[in-house]
Amino acid sequence: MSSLSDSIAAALCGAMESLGLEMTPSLFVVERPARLEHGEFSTNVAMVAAKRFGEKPRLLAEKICSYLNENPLRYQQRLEIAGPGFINFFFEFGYLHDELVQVIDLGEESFALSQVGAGEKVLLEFCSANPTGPLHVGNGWWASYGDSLARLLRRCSYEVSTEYSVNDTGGQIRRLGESLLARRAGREVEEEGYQGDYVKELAADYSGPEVVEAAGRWAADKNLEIIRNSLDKLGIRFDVWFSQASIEESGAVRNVLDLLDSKGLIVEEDSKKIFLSTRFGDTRDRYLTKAEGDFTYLAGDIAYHYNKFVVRGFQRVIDIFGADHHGQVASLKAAMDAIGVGSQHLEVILGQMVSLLSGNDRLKFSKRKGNLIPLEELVDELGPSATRLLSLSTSIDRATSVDVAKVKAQSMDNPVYYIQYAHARMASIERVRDQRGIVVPDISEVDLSLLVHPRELALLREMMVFPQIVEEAGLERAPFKIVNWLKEFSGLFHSFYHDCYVISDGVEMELTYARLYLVASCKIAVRVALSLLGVEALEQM
RNA sequence: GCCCCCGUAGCUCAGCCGGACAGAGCAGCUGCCUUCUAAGCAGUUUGUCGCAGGUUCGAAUCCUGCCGGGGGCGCCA
Repeated sequence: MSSLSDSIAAALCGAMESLGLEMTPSLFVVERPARLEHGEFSTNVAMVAAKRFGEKPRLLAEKICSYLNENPLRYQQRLEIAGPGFINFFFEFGYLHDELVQVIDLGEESFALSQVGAGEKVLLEFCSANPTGPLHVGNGWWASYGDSLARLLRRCSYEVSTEYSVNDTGGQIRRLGESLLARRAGREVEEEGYQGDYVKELAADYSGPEVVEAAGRWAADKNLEIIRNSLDKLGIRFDVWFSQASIEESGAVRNVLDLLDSKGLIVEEDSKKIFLSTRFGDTRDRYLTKAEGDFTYLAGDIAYHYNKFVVRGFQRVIDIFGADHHGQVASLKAAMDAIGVGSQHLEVILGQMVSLLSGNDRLKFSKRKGNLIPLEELVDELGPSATRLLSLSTSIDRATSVDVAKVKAQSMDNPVYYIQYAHARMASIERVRDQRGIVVPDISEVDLSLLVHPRELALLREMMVFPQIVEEAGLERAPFKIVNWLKEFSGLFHSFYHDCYVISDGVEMELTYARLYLVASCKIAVRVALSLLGVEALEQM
């Protein structure tokens, strides 16, 4: 989508060049000022350049303006120099009407489609909760984030594969098996075991042998089924469910250790292998094998990431972990450098802790104690859309607290209804259009210049910004920026809906046509945004 | 001791690759349903942007130090 702000930036570079000063668009900004009095767009180029070339900012601004006045942009009305040296651009509304036509032409498929990803092959791993119990609300929080990020990255032309890593090996599974067998025998589960009631339920169904490993594997499979169902209810489906056991069984761990060894990066101590990760910036060296000869978690993880990058050929790997996995980041990155993959291709996003409140009680998570709120419980009460939007409303690197009781009782605390209601109103207008048999002429026959009401203009301005928001949210891995835009845009639509009737005896048919196109374009934008979040667009409420 | 995240209105949070008087929602108060859905709109109240320095024409935003909260620093996973 050709954006006016890009054209402005280009024109500014041209102006600078005519003054014999070289600037590139990345050095300055062209943005929408917070206040309308400051024009449709504004730039700090004169101030930036002034510093760079030792000129006076306002003087430079004047030179730039006189150039632009001689070589005006389309729809350019006037320029203004303000404050310490801002240049403010005022445009005729025609540029907004042109944008509207573009949105209609592009449609839902192509509007706000960015090319920044350039087809890069990305593996996005998230959720990956151990199959030792059902998902809790915290798991769902980051799962929604991961799923939306995948949608966002695809919109930005990354080639994304989503993956859930199933940790179906090691001590946790053994402990799960022990807990299961204890419950089946009617014993209490020991302190380190899994004490949740779901283990009792599983135990009642288990008819396999009295073998810890077998029981553990069986229970893990059952749990995985439950997890899959919970995610399904949230509309989250993974491209790949990757078994950690398969890595170990294939000998890949052994191979990657050999690789490190061949580079002289492993030393042995009491028959245990140690990876010299401090050579790659880690704070200490790390064990790769345990006393009994088993591989450590890190060894398996390195092999897993070798598989992601080298075996499967992903150019970029994004892992989304809980902040409690912070400690493993440095070692894993060190390993990526060591095996020649390059740690800069591995992005680890740490989701900060979500603490849940219920009234005044702070609920602490512990899967082993079993006193967590199951994700399904929340989804069943709120529905998938509300649950997703709630968790996507805040930045991932911020610890948040959510009052479950409040959210359940008072759904108005959840902005999903505000947003969905805006979409439902758009749909409602179109229903009335059809009921009354209004046939809208082709957009080229419609006089869009009738759209000059402040509410209409505000909608158009905000809609125009959306493609940049998508790109920014993608690059920053920040789906919540889509939510923020959507809240803002929905608010503008509600105001428009209230002040500007689309179909009414008091509205000229020509204006009705123009407004119907405006509504259609808004619907496109909102539907794209909702689809990026995985939130349902309701036709009526 | 070291590492990561955070500290903005009564509450939950935006704004943070420096920009023009600091924002939203909720809560409170006041208006608005004979026209496309009042799950809405309009108005109104609220701030030592944790503290102290520094860089800058300009700092909530960048740097340093402190204070406070959360998470990490296993041969666990």
